[in-house]
Amino acid sequence: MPRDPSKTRRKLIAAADALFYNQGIRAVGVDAIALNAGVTKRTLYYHFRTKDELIAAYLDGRDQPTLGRYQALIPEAKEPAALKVQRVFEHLSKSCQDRQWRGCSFLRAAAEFANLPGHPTRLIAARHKKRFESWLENILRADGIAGAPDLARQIMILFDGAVAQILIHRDPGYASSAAAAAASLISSKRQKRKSGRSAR
Amino acid sequence: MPRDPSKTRRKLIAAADALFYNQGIRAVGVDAIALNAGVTKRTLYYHFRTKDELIAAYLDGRDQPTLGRYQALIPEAKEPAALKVQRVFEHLSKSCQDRQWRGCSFLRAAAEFANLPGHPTRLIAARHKKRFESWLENILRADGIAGAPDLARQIMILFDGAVAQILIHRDPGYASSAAAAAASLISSKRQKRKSGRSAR
DNA sequence: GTCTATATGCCGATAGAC
DNA sequence: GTCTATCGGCATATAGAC
Repeated sequence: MPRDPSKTRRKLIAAADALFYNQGIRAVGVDAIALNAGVTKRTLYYHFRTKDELIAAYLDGRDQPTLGRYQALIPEAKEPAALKVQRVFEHLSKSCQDRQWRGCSFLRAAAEFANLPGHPTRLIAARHKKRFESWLENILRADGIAGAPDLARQIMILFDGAVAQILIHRDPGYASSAAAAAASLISSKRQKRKSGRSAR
Repeated sequence: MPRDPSKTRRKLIAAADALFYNQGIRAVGVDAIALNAGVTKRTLYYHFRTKDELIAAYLDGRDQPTLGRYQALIPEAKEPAALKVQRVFEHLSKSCQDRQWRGCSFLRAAAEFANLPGHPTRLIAARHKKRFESWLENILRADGIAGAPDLARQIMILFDGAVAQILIHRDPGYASSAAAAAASLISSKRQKRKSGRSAR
């Protein structure tokens, strides 16, 4: 009946997204997803060959929007990298206080499928984290910071580490601690700027 | 037939440990655990009222040994804290290269039960991480480092962040990056030592 | 493309014998 | 304390009608 053949598909992914992110992937059955999408299980299996395929579509659908929310925080190009990175941690600090926050969907998916290195989910999760790290690296390089790749890795570690601690303790304070650590690491590196008049 | 009534219980926990850590908690059924322990499901339910109770026993059984392995790395009290912390990250770097390594059981359990804040698993995971953080704090304070609580939190964040990244990318290099970041943070703090002749 | 109905097996948990 | 046997339900996935 619907004119757009992909509308049902999108509804299924939306239902899967809500349930998977809230409860975990293995904890949710296809019955619940079909019910939540307002279709039958048979229709779900018309649009997705297996549950794994739906899982992959769920995670893939989160890749760009997740990174995009962080990219939207820092539209200006001329700010110091340190300030931009602080905004990233501030955003984490706010969003983790949402009652619906359940940590990082990519990390949680990788944790659920820790024994399946070739699972589609693992590839999507790894790709997403690499994209995030590369984005951080670009921010640092745009500010002429030496050793941007190493520093981007360390900030990435601080970010996911903070997410993990907040998930465990339900304490947003870990976002501030991570932010302070990132600021300290960046200011250490700034003393070794490649080019730049203010190399202290 | 066995004289020690708790022997079966221990076998069940050992079987659960191997399966839960390797595959994830929700991915493993009680049938598989009973089979692996060499008893029937009915016996499992004689020793544990529910699967949740077995899960709790599994995680609880990992608490002290996990922390103990790190404590065993640094028996001497007179070393600089920075060196002790490096040993912690070096141990991670080595152990994560084991083919059976699947990241942190506590973090993965918390991720699986992200929507159940009151679940026994969550309490045990939070308690373990707090113990680890307190242990780090003691190491720092023993070396007279100012702001030990904040710094211990940051090292904790770096540690779990590295674990997360390694789990996702299967790249032990993140342990080295985290170690370097920790060293940098500690050396920044050392310039503000409480007491100490070498306060620069 | 979506439906009703079903296949097949595993899920956590239990009854009752010994 | 451990067994055999089984409960009702839910898991992923499919057959075939419309």
